[in-house]
Amino acid sequence: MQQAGVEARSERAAEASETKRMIMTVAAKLFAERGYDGVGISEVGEATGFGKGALYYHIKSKEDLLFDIMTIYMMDLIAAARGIAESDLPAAARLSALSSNFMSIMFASRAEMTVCFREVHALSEARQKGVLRLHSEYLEIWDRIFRDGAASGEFRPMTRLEIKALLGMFFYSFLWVKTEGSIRVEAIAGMFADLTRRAVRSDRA
Amino acid sequence: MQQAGVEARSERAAEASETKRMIMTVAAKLFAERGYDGVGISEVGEATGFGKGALYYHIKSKEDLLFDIMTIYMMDLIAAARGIAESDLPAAARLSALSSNFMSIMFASRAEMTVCFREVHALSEARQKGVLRLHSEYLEIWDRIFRDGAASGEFRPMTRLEIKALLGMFFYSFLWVKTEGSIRVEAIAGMFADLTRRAVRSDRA
DNA sequence: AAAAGTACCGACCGATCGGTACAATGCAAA
DNA sequence: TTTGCATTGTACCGATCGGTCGGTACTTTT
Repeated sequence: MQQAGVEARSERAAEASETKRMIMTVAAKLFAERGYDGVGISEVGEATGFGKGALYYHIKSKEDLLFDIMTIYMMDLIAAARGIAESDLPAAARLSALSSNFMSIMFASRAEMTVCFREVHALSEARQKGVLRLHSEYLEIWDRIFRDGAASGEFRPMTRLEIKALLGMFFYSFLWVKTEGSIRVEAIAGMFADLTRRAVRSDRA
Repeated sequence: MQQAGVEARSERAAEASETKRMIMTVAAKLFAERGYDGVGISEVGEATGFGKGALYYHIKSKEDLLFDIMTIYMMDLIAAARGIAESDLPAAARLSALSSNFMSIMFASRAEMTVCFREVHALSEARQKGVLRLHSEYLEIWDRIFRDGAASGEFRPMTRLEIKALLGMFFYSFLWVKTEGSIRVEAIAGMFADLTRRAVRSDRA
């Protein structure tokens, strides 16, 4: 159980009380396992130890809960990526850093990320747009690095479609990637970055 | 829970009545739009023009309907890919052909493919395994081509993880790829194949 | 003509869905 | 001690869920 009496202070819209964070984490895990529509609210209640009444004291609706999970974790991802993209390292180094960052967040918040990319259809149309905009904000960050790389001659010029395709390789990864035994997160991130670098490096021999 | 063996009664999947084919097509579209658990059986009835009684005359259960959609289209994909993989073209040419084949099937049966890869979690555990086995059968076909390419020196040696990553690029594509105006299917297939070829080509200058 | 088979309908089943109403609890300020 | 608010459990709502049922109309077989 949770004695969250300390949380009385009013939070900024984007922030969430500790109790709500806990609910989001538990719900994300459930949603990732059996799908948003496959998990009932009372099940979320059981898993969090709350009755429905208490649950609805913390969340506005089931859909809001999903939406909040998606936006918060996408915003985390975007914020971290922006920091990397704005550094003045060479494009290839920033690409590696982006890959590492993606993979470490992915492993740390796998359920949330899965939900983020797999359950968009469960949202109302307006909210779908909101989440999709976050996705393309993230794409924009990668795009910028590829453009910088092309400008400096490190990379060949890439079309938008090519960048989307490559990013898809990352986005699909949380459906299957495991840290199997000795394979560490950094090794996987390195592999993805290497694959990407090979696909985009300039042709000049 | 699920007493019948997984294989036991999906065997005849290939021979489905025309009515059932129609139901599967309509249902796949619905499932792709709003998710398997987000679509009710009576809704499938409305969309097909059948009452629930008639619907259940043709399908065994809602889950069977989903499972049949997944297996039939995965088997189509696998069968076509096997034909390509067994040809005696160079590995790079077979890679291109595989990409074309994937994209044309993807565009022709987009809803079915989406469901195939996104709704696995909605299945019982036993059936999940069945579908996942089909996925890895498909992976096996690609894997063989990469191994052939490595043997002939066309490609560098690739790990299993790298191949999975690259295939993920394809699998994620139906979530965003569009044949926008003038961009034809073949052009997109070419782009994916090119990206892949660059990522895997051997390093010897 | 009788019987069997195919294709369909819509009412109905118990269970569960997301969500609400409200009383009870605990705790801090007064 | 009393007041007041944050927090919670329980009982409950109408709607919908997947699925079954008895029955109907039409065709094919015998």
